Amino acid sequence: MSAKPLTISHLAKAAGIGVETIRYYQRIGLLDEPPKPASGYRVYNKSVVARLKFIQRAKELGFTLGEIKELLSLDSDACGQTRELAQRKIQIIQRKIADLQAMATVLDNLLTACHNNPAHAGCPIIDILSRD
Amino acid sequence: MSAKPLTISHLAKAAGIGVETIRYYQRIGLLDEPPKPASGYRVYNKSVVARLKFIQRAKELGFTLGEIKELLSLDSDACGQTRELAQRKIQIIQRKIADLQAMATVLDNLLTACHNNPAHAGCPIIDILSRD
DNA sequence: CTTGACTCCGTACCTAGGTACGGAGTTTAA
DNA sequence: TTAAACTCCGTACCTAGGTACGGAGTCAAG
Repeated sequence: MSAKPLTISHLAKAAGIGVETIRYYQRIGLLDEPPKPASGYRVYNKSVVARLKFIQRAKELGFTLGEIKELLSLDSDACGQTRELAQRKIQIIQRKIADLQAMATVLDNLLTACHNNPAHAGCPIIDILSRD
Repeated sequence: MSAKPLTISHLAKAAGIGVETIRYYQRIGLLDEPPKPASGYRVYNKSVVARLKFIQRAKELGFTLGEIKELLSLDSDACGQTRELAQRKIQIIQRKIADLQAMATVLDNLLTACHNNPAHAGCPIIDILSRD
């Protein structure tokens, strides 16, 4: 059944991104380049698909590629050195969750209010995220 | 006590952003320009401070300026037209919350594992956000 | 053993989201 | 009443994060 090798375009398709994006991530050090097999095409490990999907999701959550690199470094490093970083990341994440939760609540209230009173004027979604 | 007028630089300072950024938001229609008072400086309403803080926070949560404009349009529009939009936004937000919660859990586990076993190799943070 | 699809690598180009600059007018505090 | 500080507006420039292009090499199906 000789599974076909995971070349860059298959990797890109599997991860749902472009080939050029993968190369870009390699250039900025977010992704390792597999060794080039003496006159041939590079072959990727299946685990890279998950790494790329993680990167896409983390981007949607407002993390920069630099921050994502840090998050990924937490995944497999010796822990002693990264305890502090992990703790800081957790705090940032908790705040993001609280903000999103507040936004969802306001939107939910908005829907309820509309349902009860179609002439209702709107809810102060701004107030939630403008606190310091 | 003639409170000093909220000119653009005071607004910027109050919101913690730059004057040029405010002008940029006006250019792209994210923020209204107050009327220019016949040969003088524009004066802003205090409520604009909250709007600007909202924008900053929403950016950190991974929303683009275009999406933020939509979110803000939900705040004061007649509700009938925006019900569907609000529902879509809530779904997006709930997914972001779930993703962040999963990340926080993994980082927490990482800290616990480190505490119990300093030689531990790491946790699969990637797995959480690489699901489809 | 060739032809079409793919890869490699370097470089150029693009959009979003600002940031800086400069000249002309305005305001305000000494 | 003038000098410093601010505003206005237009235009130019910048970074992050890609996206496109082109030439030369490689692989694989017919």
